[in-house]
Amino acid sequence: MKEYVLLLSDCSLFQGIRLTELDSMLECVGARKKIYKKDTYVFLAESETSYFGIVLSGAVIIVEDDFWGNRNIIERIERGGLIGAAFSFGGTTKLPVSVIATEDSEVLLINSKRISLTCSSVCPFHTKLINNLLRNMAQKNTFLLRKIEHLSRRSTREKLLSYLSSQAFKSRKSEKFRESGTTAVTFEIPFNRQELADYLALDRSAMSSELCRMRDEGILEFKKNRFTLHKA
Amino acid sequence: MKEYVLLLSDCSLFQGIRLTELDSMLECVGARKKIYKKDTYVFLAESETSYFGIVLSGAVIIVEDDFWGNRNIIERIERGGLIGAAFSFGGTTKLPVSVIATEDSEVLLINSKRISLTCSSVCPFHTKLINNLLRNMAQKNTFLLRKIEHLSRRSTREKLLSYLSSQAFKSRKSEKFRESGTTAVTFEIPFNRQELADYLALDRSAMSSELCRMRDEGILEFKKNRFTLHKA
DNA sequence: TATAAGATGTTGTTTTTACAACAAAATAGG
DNA sequence: CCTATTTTGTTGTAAAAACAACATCTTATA
Repeated sequence: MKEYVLLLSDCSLFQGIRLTELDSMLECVGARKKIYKKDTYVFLAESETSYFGIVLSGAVIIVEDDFWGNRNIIERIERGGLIGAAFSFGGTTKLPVSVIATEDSEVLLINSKRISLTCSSVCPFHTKLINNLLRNMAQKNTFLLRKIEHLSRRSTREKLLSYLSSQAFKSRKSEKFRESGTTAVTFEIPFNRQELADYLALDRSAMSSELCRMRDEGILEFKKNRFTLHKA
Repeated sequence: MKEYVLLLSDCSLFQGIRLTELDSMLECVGARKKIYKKDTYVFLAESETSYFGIVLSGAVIIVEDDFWGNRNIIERIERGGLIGAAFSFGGTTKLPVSVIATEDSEVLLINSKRISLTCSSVCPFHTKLINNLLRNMAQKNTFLLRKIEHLSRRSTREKLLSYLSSQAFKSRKSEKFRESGTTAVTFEIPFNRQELADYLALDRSAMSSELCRMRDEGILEFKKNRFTLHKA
């Protein structure tokens, strides 16, 4: 158990919980490590499970098969990420997605019922854990909502500006810029062009053209993944 | 207060809490009912509030309006649903969305601070309530993820099929159809054409054309908001 | 039932985007 | 430093979507 306790202490799920407490907590909620070979299912769509997982090593993909049998890869989750939490705590009886290991992976499985059903007075960490989960879900909701905001814009330019301005705002906030006196904000994005296009559901070349057009119009500047947005 | 306690006992937020307990709990958290006429704002974007709401009757939509008048309908929430919970419990100061009543509606407003501060260990219903909240957040999470899936599709047709097939799945599930022998699924959607276009970030007329084209190709049938999807 | 208001369908035009193919620049590795 | 590889930018064309304007169908109600 000890081997991955350090990794877990970085997870938002266990924020505010001491390493020593964490170990006994894992014991308390009956966490167990399981190994998945490459290309095997961690969770199978339509199956029922009350477990959620934390990826300890390797990586998994979340996939969904639609009405006609087309497969859509929703998300890739790596070391430290939660899988299936929204479903297990959402009381979803049948999983709408499958989770597949894309390489040999280790997953820590936790029964969500052991967390939500156990009386908080028995284990003093349960309250903390559930509050962390609640905050985690709320933050993820806000994150997803922001992505929806970007995706809902009708044009390439609007999508880009929606995304970039939110990133600019985020960096301003973290760098504690003053409101007044800033006519431009510089920040870095975590995507290259193709990834950004995929994130915003755009064509890469069309997006690239639009970026250059906006640069020519003096709206922004960029070099690689470092952008500068101009206010005026 | 008593008048809508019965309604609330149906709400997911108060699931597992007795009627008698619920009444005193509502008193404790200072819940108050407010009536909203059709097309009026329940919450206005950019405003600050520590309240979240429970829809007692009618229905509301969560919207994001941009500068040019494009409206994105993020979600439609009906009787029993929570509004603004992700923000109030996630600690968001300014609302990034507006909430509008789509028909005459009653909303029970509750100050989230009264819940998160008052009942940390004193109130015996606290654990139940937090667990219910967690489940609600998780479900919303799943919902938003699905919407992102729809919006990420590149073409009008793909967006429509993504949305409609998910609705088809949902209805199949609730009607407990057998896997074999079903070549078509009929279901109703909670949107008219304009609302569906707003939901999928599409132009109404273009969407209408695409729907008719798909009907001509035998992919689906529809009349008003009742759709039939064909597998073959 | 007649009428008005709203919802949905249709069509032609303009604008935008996707796509493809390639050029240029940046990067990594020997 | 050179070469191979990846990333980013550019351009023309085909396809798709937005837009506008109007026709048709529904619904509510006076």
